[in-house]
Parts: sequence; structure tokens; C-alpha cells
Amino acid sequence: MSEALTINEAAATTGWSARMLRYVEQAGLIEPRRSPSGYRLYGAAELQRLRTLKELLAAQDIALGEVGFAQRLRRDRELRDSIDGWLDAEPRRPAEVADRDWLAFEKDKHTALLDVVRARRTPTETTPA
Amino acid sequence: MSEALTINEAAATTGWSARMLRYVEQAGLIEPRRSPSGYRLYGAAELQRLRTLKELLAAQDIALGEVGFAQRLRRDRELRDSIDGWLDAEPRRPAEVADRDWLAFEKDKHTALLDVVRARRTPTETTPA
DNA sequence: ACAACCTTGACACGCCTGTGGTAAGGTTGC
DNA sequence: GCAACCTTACCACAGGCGTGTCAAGGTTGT
Repeated sequence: MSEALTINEAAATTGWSARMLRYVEQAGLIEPRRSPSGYRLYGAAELQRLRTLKELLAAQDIALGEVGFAQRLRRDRELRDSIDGWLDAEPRRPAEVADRDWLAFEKDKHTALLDVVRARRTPTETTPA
Repeated sequence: MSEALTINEAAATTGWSARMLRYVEQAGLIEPRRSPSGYRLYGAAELQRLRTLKELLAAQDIALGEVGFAQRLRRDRELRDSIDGWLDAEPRRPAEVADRDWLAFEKDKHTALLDVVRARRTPTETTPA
């Protein structure tokens, strides 16, 4: 037994709806354990978590999916690294010291293509009908 | 001047549509500088950024909004801290050493409420019609 | 001065999210 | 064995995202 609430009881104490509790679970944020017959069982820890989650969403004005994404970010190091890497690249300067280096590297690859496009500025086909 | 492309040219080189370029800008991810008359001007840096952004989205199978959110996360320390704080709290155990501490703190506040609800398990009003 | 480009703003449309229902069927307590 | 609960699986509906497209109006190059 171990004092645990079923979904509607948990809903009543936490202010979520039963529907939302299932949704939160599906979002991978709070997964209560199950009784042998499959009933969701919310313990004190889960209830607390549900309440704080609610406060978090309200306080920061974010959505469930965003918390889920943050969770994914911390679990998936590769994802985190590649996004961070992209964001770390030049944030706002057109030609900075640090930029020049990686720019030189990449620009090389596309230099020809750039010229091609600039040459096409006269013909009537920039945007193919 | 400083060799920069206008939006349709930039679209052609990067594989995005002009529409999407404006959208990406609105998402706060890549904001090209403007000509005196307001035309968007994409320099080599922006073009590169557009290409790598595209690769990032494809490789990690994420959406523009998620990159935007990651950006928001790193800019807004308070947001980051509160989400991290929530995720750091007990991930899966019902009663752990670390949990016990903050649980004891919070549980106190809600202990009475919990009892009230468990008492209501008999009457016909768990879910108010 | 005209064609070809740019700008913002809007409508549209399909898909995903958040949320509430409802239906068909197990579980449980009295 | 019945009422009250639980489960999953759908339908619905508003609102946001990703995109295209169109309109009304400025800019620009030849």
C-alpha cells in the first residue's frame, strides 16, 4: 500500500486535472509507479513534484514541452553540445577576430557558389516560378 | 556595400525560403543588418550561420523554437536555474537521502491537506460534478 | 519610368500542443 | 454483483508553429 493516491485524488490535491496528470506523465516529467493492476499511484514525492512543477510553469511562464526539452537537453549531451556549439558561434558581429578563423575555413567551401548567385542577379530566375 | 546578399539571394544560397528567413529572424536566431532603406543584408557570417542552423535542425531533429528556447535558457539565468532546480530534485526515487531534506521542509506545509483528501476517499465527491 | 526587387501585414492550411470530453472495458470495495 | 473507480484510445477545439502566398506600398538600377 504505502500511502499513495490514485489519479483523481492526486488531481484534487495538486490542482491538475487527471487528464493533465496523464499528459505530464506522457511528457516524461512525472511517471508515478503503478499498482499490480495498472493504476497510477502518486506518493508524497510525486505530489510535491507536481505542485512545484505547476509553480515553475506559472512563475517562468513556460510550457510543459519546454521543461521536457530542458530535460532532454541535460540527458542528451550530444544534443546539448551541438546546440551550444551553434549558439556559441558568432552571436552578433559581422567580422570579428574569432569569427575570421572559422569563417575562413567554411567560406572557402562556398565562395564559388556565392559568386554564382551574385552573377545571377540580372537574369529573371532568382526565384524559379 | 560590403558584399552582402538581399533576402532572396540569401534564400537561394542557403536553401531556406525568404519567408523562413524572416521567420528565423523573428525567432531571434539570426538578425541580419539592414540597409538604410530597410532591406535585410546577409553577410557571409549570416549565410554560414543559416546553413549550420539548418544542419543543426536536421541532425538533431529539433525545431526552431527549441533552439530559441535554448538561447533563452542561456540568456536568462533565473529561468535556467529554476528549471534546473526542478529537474535536479528527486528524479525517480520515492524516499532518498537528499530528498528527505527538502521533502520534510515542503511536506510540512501540505501534510494537513493530504490528510483531508485521504479522508474524503469515502464520500461521493472526489471529483466535484 | 518601369521592372524587379524589397518591406510589412494578412489569410490559409496542416500539424502539434494543451485541454476537456466520452466510450469500452478492467478493478476494487462493500 | 453493483457502484465507483481505474485504464487506454479516441474526438474536439483553441492556439501556436512552419510555410506558402498575396496585397499594398517603398527602393533601386538601367
